[in-house]
Formats: sequence, C-alpha cells, structure tokens
Amino acid sequence: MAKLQKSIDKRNALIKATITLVNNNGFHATPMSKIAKMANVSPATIYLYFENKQDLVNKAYIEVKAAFTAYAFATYTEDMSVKEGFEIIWKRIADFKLNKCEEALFLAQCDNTPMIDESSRKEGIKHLQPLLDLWQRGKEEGIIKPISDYLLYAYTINPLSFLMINQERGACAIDNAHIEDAYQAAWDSIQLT
Amino acid sequence: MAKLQKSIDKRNALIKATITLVNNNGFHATPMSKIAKMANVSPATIYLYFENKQDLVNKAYIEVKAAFTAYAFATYTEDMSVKEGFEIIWKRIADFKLNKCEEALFLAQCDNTPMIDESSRKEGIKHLQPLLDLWQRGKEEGIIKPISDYLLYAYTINPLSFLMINQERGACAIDNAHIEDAYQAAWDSIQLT
Amino acid sequence: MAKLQKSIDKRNALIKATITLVNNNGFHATPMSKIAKMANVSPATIYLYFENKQDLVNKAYIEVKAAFTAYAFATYTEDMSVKEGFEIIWKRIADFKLNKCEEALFLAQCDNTPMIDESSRKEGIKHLQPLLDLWQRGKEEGIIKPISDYLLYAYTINPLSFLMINQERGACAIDNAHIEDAYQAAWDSIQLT
Amino acid sequence: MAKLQKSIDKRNALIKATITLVNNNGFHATPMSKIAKMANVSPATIYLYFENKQDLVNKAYIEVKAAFTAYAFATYTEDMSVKEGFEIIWKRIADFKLNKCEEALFLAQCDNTPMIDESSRKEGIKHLQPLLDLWQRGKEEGIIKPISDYLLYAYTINPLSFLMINQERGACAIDNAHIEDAYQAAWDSIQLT
DNA sequence: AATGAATGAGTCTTCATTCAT
DNA sequence: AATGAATGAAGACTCATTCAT
Repeated sequence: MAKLQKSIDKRNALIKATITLVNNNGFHATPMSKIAKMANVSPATIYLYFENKQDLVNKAYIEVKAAFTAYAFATYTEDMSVKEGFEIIWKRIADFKLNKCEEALFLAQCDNTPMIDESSRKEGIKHLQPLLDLWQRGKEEGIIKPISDYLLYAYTINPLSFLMINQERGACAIDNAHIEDAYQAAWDSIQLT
Repeated sequence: MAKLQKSIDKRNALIKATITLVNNNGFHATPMSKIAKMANVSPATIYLYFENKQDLVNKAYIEVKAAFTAYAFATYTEDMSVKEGFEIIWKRIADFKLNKCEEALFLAQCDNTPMIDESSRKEGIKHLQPLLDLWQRGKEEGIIKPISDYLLYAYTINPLSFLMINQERGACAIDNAHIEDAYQAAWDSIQLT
Repeated sequence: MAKLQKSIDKRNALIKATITLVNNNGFHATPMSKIAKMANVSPATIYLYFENKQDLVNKAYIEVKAAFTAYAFATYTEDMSVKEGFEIIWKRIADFKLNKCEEALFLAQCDNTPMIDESSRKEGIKHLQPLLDLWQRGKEEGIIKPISDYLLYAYTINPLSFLMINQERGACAIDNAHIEDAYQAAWDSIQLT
Repeated sequence: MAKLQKSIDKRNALIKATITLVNNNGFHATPMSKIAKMANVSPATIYLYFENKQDLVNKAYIEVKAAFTAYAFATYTEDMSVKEGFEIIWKRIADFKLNKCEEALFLAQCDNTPMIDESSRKEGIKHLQPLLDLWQRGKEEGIIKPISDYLLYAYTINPLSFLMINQERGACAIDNAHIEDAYQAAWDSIQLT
C-alpha cells in the first residue's frame, strides 16, 4: 500500500513537472533530465512509468483534459434548462481556465501546436459530450442558433482560452466584472432572438 | 540588379520554408538544416540573412503579421460607419485566416507559444490600431458594448483562429454559409442592443 | 568503490588526453571529439565531468600547476639557509621541467597564451609563495639582489621553460652538466656580491 | 606606381591585422573574416596575397622576426669589445621587447606554440647570428662562460620575453631602473669571473 | 586586382534513451 | 523498483576557402 502510494506520487510528480516545464519552455525545450530533476527522480525512472517523452506528454494531456471536463460538468445536471445549464457549465469552465492557470495553459499549448498525437487529442474531445448534448437540446427548443458545434465552441468556450493566455502573459487581468461581460458576450453570440 | 533579386528571393524562400516547417513540426522540431534544404541553400547561407534561428523566426513572424494587418485593413477607410467598417474588416480577416492557411496557422502558433521574443510580438501587434480605433468609435456612438478590447477581440477575431486551426486539421470545413453564421455570432456578441 | 575509481580514472584520462593534445596542436586545434577518443569515452561523457571545453582546460591547468608546485617544494623546509633552499627548490623545478616534459610544456603553453581564464591563472600562481618568501629572506640577509620578484623569476626559473621547450623541440638536449651550468647562471644572476 | 603602393599597403595592413588579432585571441580564434575586416578588404582578397591562413601567419612571423633582428643589431658593429657589444645589443633588444609590444608579443606567441611551421621558425632563428658570433668571441677571450648558446640565450635574452608578457598582462610595469637591474642580472649570469 | 556571396566540413554541446548495478 | 553513468545521434553555428562577377 505505502509502496503503491509512492509509485502514484512519483507518477503524479512527473506529470506535474511536465506541465510546469512545458508551459514555460515548450515541449522541445523541456529536457527529460529537467523533468526528472523537478520530480526528484532519476531520468531513468521516467521510463518505468512512461514509454518515452511523447507518451509522457500525451498522458499528461489526457489527464489534464479529463480533470478539466470533470470540473466543467461537476455542477451540471441534465434536468436544468438550456439557459441555466449553459450558464452553469460556462462559468465552471471560466473558473477553471482563469484560476487553474497551469492546467489550462498546458491544454491550450497542446491544442494549438503539433505536440500531441492526433489520437490523444481525439481522446480529449469526446469528454465535452454533455455540452454538445445541451446545445442540441437548445437548438431543438429554438433557444440556440442552429449552427455548427464548432462555431458554438469557437464563440463561447474558445474565447476563454484567449483571455487566459493573455492574463498569463500579464497583458490583461480578468476580474468578476470581466467574467460577467464575457458571459454575456458568449450568450449573445449563440442565443436565438 | 539580378544579384539583388536573387538575394531577395533567397531570403523569401527561407522565410517561406520556415513557416511551412514550423507549422508542421513546431519551432524546436524544425532544424536549420531542413529549412536550408527546403529553401535550396546551404545551412551556412541562412546565417548571411539572419543572425540565428530565433532571429529567423522573429523576422518571419513580423513579416507575416505585417502582411496580415495590411490585408485586414486594405479595403477599410475611416469614413465608414462603425457597423460597416467592422464588417469589412472582419470579413477581410476571415478571408485571410481561412484562405491563407499557412500564414494564418503560423501566426496562431506564434501567438500561442513562447516561441517569439516579446519585443517581436509587440512589434507585430501594434498594426491592429485601426480596429481598436473603430471599436472606440463604436463605444462612443453606443453601438458597441463598452467592454475591454481584449474581450472584443476574444469574441470576434480570435474565434476565427480556432476555426482555421480546426479546418486545417480536417476537423471541419468552412464554407460561405459558415462565414455568414460566424460573422453574425461575432457581431451579436459585441453589439449593444 | 569500483565505480568511484572508474570515475576518477575517466576524469584523469580526460585531463591527460587534453594535455597531450593541446601540447601538440594548441587549444583551438584540439577538438573535444579527439580528446574523447584518446580517453576512450564518448564526447558526451566529457560533459559529465567538465562544464565545457574551457572548463576542462582550466581544470587541467590548475591540477598540473598544483602538481608542479607540490613537486617543487617537496624537499624544501624553511629552516634551510637561503642559498641551500634556493638550490634545492631550483633543482626540483629543473627536474620537473626537464623530465616531466608533458606537464611542463602544457604549463608553458598556458602561461604564454590567452588560453586560460585569468582567475584560473591566479589560482595556479598563488602556490609559489614559499619561493617568494625565500627571496624576501635572501634580500633581508643581503644575499640576494634587492630587485623585483618578477626579475628574480625571469632570471632563475623562466629560463628553464625556454630550455625545456627547446629540448622538446629537439633543438638541444639537456644533460647533468648543462643543469649545473644553468644553476650557476641562475644563481650568479641574482646573488649579491 | 600608385597601384603597386596600394598593393603593398594592403599586404601590410593584412600583416598588421593578423598580428593584432592573433595577439589578442590566438591563432585559431582569429578568423580570416576578422582579419579582412580589420584590414578593410574582402576575405577573398587575402588569398591574392597569401596562399592560406597558415601562410599568412608564417609570413607575418618572418617579417616581424626580420624587423626584430634588424632593430637588435642596428647600432652594433663588430669592432666593439665583447662587453660593450653585448650591452649595446641587449639594450636594443630590451628596447624592442618592452616598447614594440605588439611585435614582441606576437613573436613570443609564435615561439611558444605550435602555430608556426618548423621551417618558418628556422628561417627566423638564423638572423641572430651576430649575437652568436659575439658570444663565441667572448668565450675565446675568456670573458663569457664557456656554456651552450642555448643557455646564454635562456639567461640573457629570454627573460625579456617573460617580462614583456607580464607587462602586457598588466602584472608588472618595467621602467628604466628595472631595465638596468635586468641588464646587470643578464650580464652577471654569463660573465666569467 | 577585387569582392560579396556561398558553402562543405567541422566544432561544441545537448538530450532522449539505455544499461549495469 | 530505482538509479547514475554513459552514449549515439543530432542540432546550431562557424569558418577557411572558392567562385561568379
């Protein structure tokens, strides 16, 4: 038990170190040796937990993505109205993106560069299904514009990534008022009037 | 004369090769030797035109960004109404992002990763001023929501990057109908009603 | 134990190879790859033991210089008379310079070219203090000319470097008679009559 | 004529630049491009005057060595007494070494490292013949110790190189009093008493 | 004679990965 | 399971030299 826990701890430390370092330097500027050092293990030990560097990053991506979606839908239930449900989900996502910066930034990097295997990326998208379902319901009820899910995502969720990156970069700070403005913009862009 | 032209051609070929390769592999997975090969020069020749790899990418970024903003504002004049002007600019940008894929993808990579020097990034951004001015006018005229420029950008321009990336990736294809939907969503998100 | 010894052996082999190769070709004409080959390790291994090429040469210099001064003063004690002490030290130095050719030649190269960091040079020089103290005593006792230590060094110790280099080059061979002549010349040049 | 002069000027500028740069950085850390730049010519032009880098340095060495010996013996005539002649020559050499620092330092570098072809070095040595002749006369007249010319050189001329290098390095400054001390030491070391 | 552009060969250094313990 | 040492392969960059003009 203690031994198993230790293993899990090491694995987590490696994932965490990977995220931090890749965020700051990018994938190729992050040597395995540095990841090992930050996780307090030997470089060779990494290969007991992961096949190779690519595998390590893929796994990190999948885990963070899973944590993200779990967080996003934690307070949502299918019996909510479309508007209520969207607001709940959107604000959870905003909360995640703007407060869990490390994870969010890592996801953004992975989503925007050829750093993750295509297969791992696909693995990550399907977790958003509840949101897609909600949108479907909204379209059927005539509350949400009958447009492609990609567009709905582009205009409601993706802007949060942009804001997060710029906040990280120190270009702008996002407070609660901004969040409310952002939510309004998101909703205005997709609601059917 | 012929010599000068040859020099310019070589420089352009290097910039072009850099864009293509960085798009496909990312900055650190793009060796100078490959850039040289694709541009049909010796690796050493690159250093006649650029100080080092970082400089090469910075210069590529600045040039592409300049081409982008030139394209964006080519048909816009300040005597247009806010709504008209916004539509003109937005559609030029959409046109660029969805048709000049290589350049657009390269800009997206540069804007989302720590690949470009902060100074070059600033250099590239400053050309967006006409759009910011237009927004300012729109806010004063009560046509556009009185919210931060970052939000306006996040909800009108940035979604196009997301759509472009996904189109590039083969995840979705954008036709004219989509564009119109997207424009409507962009405008709805920022107009004051 | 065996492992530690192996590490030490490798380090020593690297230092030795550096000395030999720099002696024959000079610093810049000695590639790390050749040093590695001569020490029977991979080039990358060098960087486990030294920070970079400059560091390797600096460390080699410091070690050889330390060995030199240790040898020089091994048989000298402060209770000896000035004349006796000088002869003891001088002959040890002559012995070192003319028999431990590799080390001596390496020191001469380092001392005459901008190859070693100033700090390492200083580090290496400070061990000559006992000789300077002896000279001080000699001046006070009216046995040695009251002239600058640089002059004393130039006329007693430095000539040995010149002779060593020329012997190495095959220009002249130094036997015991020569040594005695040389000692006499050295002493005559600095003694107060 | 004007054309010829221009050629000579260029050649001289190249030799001069070589000396300066090799003094400061060493042979291998002195690129041809820098030499060209300092001499205000194109790199390609160097190859009109010299076969290659090695040839350039060899020629520079031979010319400086010739200038040195010319200077050394300029005021000496064979009808002088041994003591007088030695003093004349020694002081000219001292004058050269301590005042024409660039040339002297360059010679020292060349004489102490594997930078010059053996043949060029030999070419350079023979110019000292008048001093060797003087010493021969001194030995015959019982004025100078009957020891090898190498020893005589090591104890009278070579110390000046050591002092010059250290002066260059800023370690010690040599004034007229020092020179007199040095001359005395030199003479004491070789005179027969 | 003179050159600026071009380059192939080579240098230092890094790093993902393996291996002996 | 864990590691520190070791390395082959690769990458950025430099430079002596040549070539077209």
